[in-house]
Order: sequence, then C-alpha cells, then structure tokens
Amino acid sequence: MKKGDHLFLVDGSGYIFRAYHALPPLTRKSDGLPVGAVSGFCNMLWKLLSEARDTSVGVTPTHFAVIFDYSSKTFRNELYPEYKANRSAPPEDLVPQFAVIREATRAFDLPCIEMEGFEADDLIATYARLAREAGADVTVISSDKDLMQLVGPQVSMYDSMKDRQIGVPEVIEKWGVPPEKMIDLQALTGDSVDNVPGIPGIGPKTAAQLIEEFGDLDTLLERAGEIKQNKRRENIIEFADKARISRELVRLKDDVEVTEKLDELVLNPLDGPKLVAFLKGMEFTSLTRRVAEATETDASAVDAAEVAVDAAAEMRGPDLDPGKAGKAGASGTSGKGDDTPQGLAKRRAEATASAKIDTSAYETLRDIDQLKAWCAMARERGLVAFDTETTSLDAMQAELVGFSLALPETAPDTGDLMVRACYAPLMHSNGAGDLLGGGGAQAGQMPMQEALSELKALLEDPAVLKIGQNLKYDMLVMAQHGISIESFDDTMLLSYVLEAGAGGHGMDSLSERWLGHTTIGYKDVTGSGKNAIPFAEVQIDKATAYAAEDAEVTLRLWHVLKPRLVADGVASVYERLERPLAPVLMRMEKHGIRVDRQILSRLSGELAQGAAALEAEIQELAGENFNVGSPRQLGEILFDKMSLPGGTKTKTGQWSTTAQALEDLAAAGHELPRKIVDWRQLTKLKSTYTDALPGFINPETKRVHTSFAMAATTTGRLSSSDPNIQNIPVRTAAGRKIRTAFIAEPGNVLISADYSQIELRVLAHVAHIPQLTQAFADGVDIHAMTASEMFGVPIEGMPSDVRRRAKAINFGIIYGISAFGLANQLGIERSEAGEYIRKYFERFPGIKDYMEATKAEAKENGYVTTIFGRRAHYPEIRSSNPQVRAFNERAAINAPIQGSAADIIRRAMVRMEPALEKAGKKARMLLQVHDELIFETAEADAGSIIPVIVEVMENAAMPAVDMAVPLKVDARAALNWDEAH
DNA sequence: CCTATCTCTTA
DNA sequence: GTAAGAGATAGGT
Repeated sequence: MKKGDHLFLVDGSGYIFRAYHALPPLTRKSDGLPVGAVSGFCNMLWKLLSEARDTSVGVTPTHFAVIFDYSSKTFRNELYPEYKANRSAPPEDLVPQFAVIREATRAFDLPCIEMEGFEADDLIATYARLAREAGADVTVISSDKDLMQLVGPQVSMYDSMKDRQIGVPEVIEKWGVPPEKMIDLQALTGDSVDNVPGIPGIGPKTAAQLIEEFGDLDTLLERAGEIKQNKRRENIIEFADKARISRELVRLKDDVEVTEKLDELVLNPLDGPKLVAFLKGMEFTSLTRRVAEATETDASAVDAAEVAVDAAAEMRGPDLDPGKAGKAGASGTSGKGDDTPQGLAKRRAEATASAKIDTSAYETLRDIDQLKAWCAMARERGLVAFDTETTSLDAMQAELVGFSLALPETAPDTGDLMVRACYAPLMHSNGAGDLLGGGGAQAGQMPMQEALSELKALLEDPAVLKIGQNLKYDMLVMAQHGISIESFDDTMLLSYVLEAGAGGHGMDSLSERWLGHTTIGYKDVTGSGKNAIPFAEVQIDKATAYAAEDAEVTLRLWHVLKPRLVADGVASVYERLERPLAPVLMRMEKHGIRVDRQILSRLSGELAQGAAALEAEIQELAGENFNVGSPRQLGEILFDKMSLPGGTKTKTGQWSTTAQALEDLAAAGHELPRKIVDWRQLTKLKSTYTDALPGFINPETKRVHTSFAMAATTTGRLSSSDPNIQNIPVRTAAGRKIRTAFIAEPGNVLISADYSQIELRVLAHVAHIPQLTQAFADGVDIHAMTASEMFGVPIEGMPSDVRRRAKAINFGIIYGISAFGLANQLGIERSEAGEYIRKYFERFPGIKDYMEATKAEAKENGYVTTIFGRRAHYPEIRSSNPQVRAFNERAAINAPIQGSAADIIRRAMVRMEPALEKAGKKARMLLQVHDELIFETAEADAGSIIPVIVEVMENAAMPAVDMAVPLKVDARAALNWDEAH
C-alpha cells in the first residue's frame, strides 16, 4: 500500500446490529431463514462498491476489508470483568444471520477479518494506523462513536445509512471535542450499553466542557478540587479510578498483530457469477438483478448457492451475552422472567424433571380402533414419541414385537408437561417348548398388517414430528416393513451434540441425568443369562410398563434437550451434521457389503496351519508346553525361566509382552520372541477376522451389515461394530488378504475414495501455519517439507529415515505431542525427542500458539470446538492429578483436528446421495472409515461417478467454512476393497 | 456368567 | 502422543 491508495474498513459487527434494528422485522427467506440484516448488509456493500467504480465520485477505494467481532471475550474483560456484562442476548432471528453475513462478504470477494480476543474496533484501529503510516487514506464505514477517536487528516468515517461523511469538523460539531480527545470524553461519560462505568452525573456536554477547561483527563483528575459544583467535584474525586479504567476500555488497541497484511486487502474486480449465485440463493431478487446487470452476468444461467447457516455464528451467539448466559447456565435460580434461550431452556428442564413418572398408568392398545385414536391425537399435537420393541439388537435381523407412543399434555392447573403413553403389542407369544406346548400368541393383540398400515401413515406424515432415542435403529426396523420416518428428532443425538465427552447418551443415563428417574431395566423384564427370555415372551402388562416408559422418557428428554440446542448455540451441528446423517447411515447399514465366505474360509485354513507350525516351534524353543496366547504365561517363560534381559512390568505387575517388547528381544538375537510375534499376527487375523466375519453374513441378504454408532466418540467420529469394519487390516500383506474378501456383486465394482492428509490440512487451517498452507497449496510432500524445514535437508533426494522422523512428528503434533510419546514412536531417547519438538515449535511457532490456546479454551469452558461448532467436552482437564490432566490436554488439542475432519466427511456423506442422484447414476454408499468412503456401483458407471464423489468430498467444508487449504481426495474402483484402496 | 486386563487392528 | 472395537485369558461372583 502506498500514498494515494484508499482503504475502506467496514465495521461489519456494528452494521449487523444497526441494519437489524433499522430494517423492517421478519424479512425471511422461503425456508424460514431470517435475512433482514443480511439484505441490508448486501445492499450497503453493493452501494459502496458500485460507487467505487464510478470514478466521478471523489473517493474510490483501492483496498477493502470487512471487520467483525470474534467474541465478546477480549482483553477488556481482564481489565474490567463487568465490561459488556449487561449485554442481552442478540435477538433470536438475528443469530443465524451472523454467519450468513460472513458468507455474503466472501461472495463479494472481500476479506472477512476477525480475531479472537479483539473487537472489530481494535482491528479497524490497527489497519487504520498501518494504512496511515503507509501514506494512504482511510475511510471507516461506521457511525459508531467508539471509532471516532481514529478520525484525523488521513482518516475519516462514513455513515452509509445516512450517507454522511464524518471528519474532524463533524466530530467536533457532534461532541464538542476533537477526535483525539474522544477517549477522554468517553472515559468521563462512560457507556451504559457496554457497561463502561465513567463518572456518574457526567454526560457528553459536561464532559466536553470539562475537557475544554482542563485540557485532558489527567489534568482534570489532578485538579478536580478546583471544580465549583459540589456534587460534580465529589463524584470526580470519588470515581477517578473508574474514569481511568474507562479510558483504557474505550481506547482502541491499534497494534494488534493482524494476520492479513495490508496488501492482501487490495480490492479485486467482482466475481459476478459467484455473487449472483449467492444473492439468488438468498432470494434478494432486485439486488440480484442489479448485480447481474452491472457485472454482465446471465442470472438465469447461474445456480443459486446453498446458503450457509453455519455454526460459527451460533457459537458466538451466546458469547455475545456473557452476563446472562453465564448466570442462566450456572446459577441455581430458576431464571424466571429470563427470556433468553438459556433461561427458557433452564425453566423447561426444571419443570420437566420435577414431574413424577408413573409406569403403572400406561394404556395397552389391544385393537386397531385404540391405535387409530392415538394416531389421531398425535396428528392433533403434531408430535409424538415413538419406540420399537424387537427380538434382536441387530436391527437387520430384528422382528417387530410391539411399539410404544407418548404424547404431551399440559396440566390444567400448573401448565406443566404431562405425558400420556401407551404400548401396542403385536407379536407377543407364550413361552415355547414347555410341557403345555406353548408358542401360541398371547391374547389381545391387533392384526399386524392393519397396525402397520396405521403406523405407516403416522410415521410417514411429515406434519407429525417423531421423537425417538437412537432412531436410526427404529428406522432400520421399520424399513423392513417398507415404512420410513419422515420428520424426526433424536434425543440421543441431541444429547451428543450438547455434551459429547460429558457422559453417556443411552436412555438410561440420560433419564438419570436429566429427569432424576431410574428406568426399568431391559433385564428386569427379560431376565438375564440362561434365564433370559425373548422380549416377545414377556407378559404384555410388564412389556407395557417397560416400553411405554421408554416413550415417555424419550418425550421428556426431548422437552429438556431441544431448547438447549439454541441456548447452547449448537443447533446447526445437530441440524446439519447429526440429524440428516441418521437416515444416510441407516441406508448404508441396510445395504451392507458382500463378503466372500470362500476366501475367508481358505484364509482361515492357511492361518491355522501357519499358527500350528509356529506354535510347535515355540513350544520346542521354550522347552515346555504352555498357552502361547497367555501373556502371563509367556512373560514367565521369557523373563523368569529364560531370564531374557530388558523385561518391563505392566501397571498390574505382569511382565509386558507387547509386540514392541518382543521386537526388541528379537533384534537382540533371540529366536523365540520373533516367532511369538508372528504367531500373534496369524492368530489375531484368524480369530478376529477370518473366523468372525462369516458369522456376520446376514442369511437373508447374504451381505455383512455393520452398525455405525453416531454418538460413541467424544470428537464426532463414527464408530463401527458388529462387525467393526473400521479396523480391517491394511498395513501387512497377510492382513490385506482379508480385504480381498470384501467384494462387489457380479457386474459391479467397489469404489474407495479417501481424503489425503485431512487432519494435517485441518491443522494448517485452524492453526494458521503459512508453511503448511503453502505446501498443501503447492501439492508438495508434506512430511518431506517438514523435514526440510526442521533439519535443513533438501527435499530432493532426502533420506527416507529423515522423512520418517518428520512424519512421526507431524502425527505427534496432531495427537498433542509429548517427548515421551515421540521417543516411544521413534525408538529414540526422550531428550532427543524433546529436542525435535523444541525445534519444530521454533520453525512453526503458530503450532505452539494453537496448542496453548486450545488448552486454555478447554480449561476455561470445559470443552473445545471444531470449525463447524461441534463441542468436545473434557471435564477432567481441571483434574489435580497431573497425569489425568496431561492426558486430557492432549485429547483436547487433538479433538478440534480429528473432530473437524470428522465433520467434513459427515457433510460429504449428507450431500453424497443427492449429488449421485443429480448425476443420474446409481451408486450406493456402503462404508465409512474415518477418512474414506466405500461405494458400490455398476462397473460401467464407475468412471463417471468417481468425479462426482471426489467433487462432493473435496468441497464438503464449503460454504460454512472456506478452508485455507484445499482438500484432496483420491478415488479408485476395483472388484475388491484391497485393490480399490 | 460377568468384568478387567492385555494385546492388536484401524484412521 | 489422539480416536475407536474386539478377542483371549484370568479371576471374580
């Protein structure tokens, strides 16, 4: 930037609030998204930019930036904890607009700048100073008096709503003091909106007069005794300290270490189609037309952009209200009269939890008319809790035994929530195999088909919200009967979004936690162990108490948890990453993957042979027969009997026989440990995979249907079980053979598409590491680049060991590195590992900053956040036990990285089916392995489908987050998983 | 029969 | 150093 340049700085946050209050309320897009403030903001930007192109107007910007508040927690809160403490929460319909306005800024191709710990005003002050020092002129687009201290010969302000220029004369005219005295003036008057104290009884007029008389604040405070008016004199003397604090609060910080440099703010020509796409998506018809004309864009040829209601704004929503949010969340008061989302959520929780649950009051639906009556009531209410009872935990093999419903009612006297619940038994039978014959249906059950057709009408009615706990399971059960569940909420997912890491999300623990109610256990009705009976054989009255209670508890949980979604600012995580994924995963599980029984059986035989041969050799070398699979017996043989050196003990005092320990012994020339390692590999592969997998082949579908758990991990990853397909071997040749058993149907192929280095890319983005960002932009080998930076070795011809070390360090960083862990991984001394880490931090100082900031955030809030707003809770990070604490710190450092990557692939999965549909190709998504998606499709279609898959995956973060680093996806098709991967 | 411990597989 | 699930053994009930 140079003399003659002109920088425009838009006070985005200030503008949002002004536009919101100035414009007619309740301007909404057709999908209900409130967009009034967005509309005002876009019109303002367009006006500024189109005038900028009109050279007849005097002022034309060469550089441009829009600045936002990041959160209200700034250095000012350290100075004065009450700062902005009386702010009320932003209006509910404004909250979602914060994110959209950032999106709008990007659509205009303008830099969108915000920084944690600083207000927009500080960033504006900093850029204004930098530009001034470069000799350029500055216009601040705002009318906020807090910014008037910046006005001077090179800096002026512009009130875009009143179309008014604010220079030095205007400041003097309005406030009676020149801009440089504005700080002193505000120190005296204070600010009730921001809770800046000032001096009581002094307003702008008196303040200006005092400053005129004494020159500045310090002089005034020194000579306050000279003031004639008694009360005024006393107040100034008494509250002198408050005035000094106030001065520091209103003084803008103009030396923030900003990341975007001035030259990056240069104003580029508008990208017409991009902006038109956004405006079209927002349904701003007249602005769309104006922009299309001015940029010569054919609006009809541009697809409307998806509008982001992203997490970032919701994250900040409650932050804007530290006072009330904090009080409502933490104090024990009932929050009566508190109309913030936090207050409402709290009142709802208290009212719901205080109610008694009576499991003897449930209705059993015996005939179809009773069911019809309940369905009619559900339609009237528009919402119903629903739960299925089945014969199996495996939803693919489960038979429907009955279902329960629960409806909300309002108590006439107190207005509290009351719940009516019922159970409809469908397939209960008498115990089979006893002397009386048994096996017949229990009396008083309605015909299955009629019941199902009533149920279908209810579940598929989008006007009735279905509430369930782990509804993916019920969806799968109902899908077997050709029934889908159309609009729904899931209490398990609500709980997961609200408090992943803070406790379990099963119904029993949720009921204890939120309702203080202990539910009837499944085992209480079925018995356990060898006395257990199938649920279908449970007496109907007992089943009614159990099943209807589940529906009631689910409904009550929903009443408690759903309002907290908005109160806690995590609604978009639920709406975009959790709820829409449930039916997607349901279909993946339902489809399953074909597994070749013959291949596994052959492998089992080979493995058995190999293991048997090794076992014989092992017994021979050991000189006795022992259980090779028993670590305890093995440890005694190796370290007591044979007295091999270097043995270590586990925490329970047993000899450690880990693969690493055995490898070390093998390296020292001992034959036995090597054979143990080999034997373990073979038996592991056999027992866990080749023997176990065939047992998961569904007899009906002949395919394997894993179960994906959506609420199992703290970070947002999925987990897989029954069988776990996320740990199928890949690293060794022997292990990979197991993957060859995962095959496509004849005529089909499997496609595997996986993200390349997604976690390191996320790290580069969240920690703002320029070298990493550049390396990914250039597509260079990231580990080699790291090695080159650290060890000064050129990338060309780098020894593989140097790269290996750098790779271990990169992974270590993601895992919250410790010298101990890195030393272990690389087999080097801890001191050497510590030296590597020191060097790494020296070369990439941003990483250290990121780690410290993340730890501090976790300690402060009890949780950390992904780039999409998902929270991972670490309550034990404040533990007094240093080991526990350190472990939680590492986990907290890892969670935003692992979790953001998990969010990205979730977004891809949610968008994948519509994208494939739109491309007109039939392809089924089958599996997810953290950074990889597996599909099956007709062989002839693979070539045309791969680009669609890659496109969806690589753009999955957009538009909610515009990553600083490109995402890269590799995809391949083959007849089996091993070759596709 | 249930649970804890140890080990090993994946990203 | 992060995140998972699962099998075998051993020891309690």
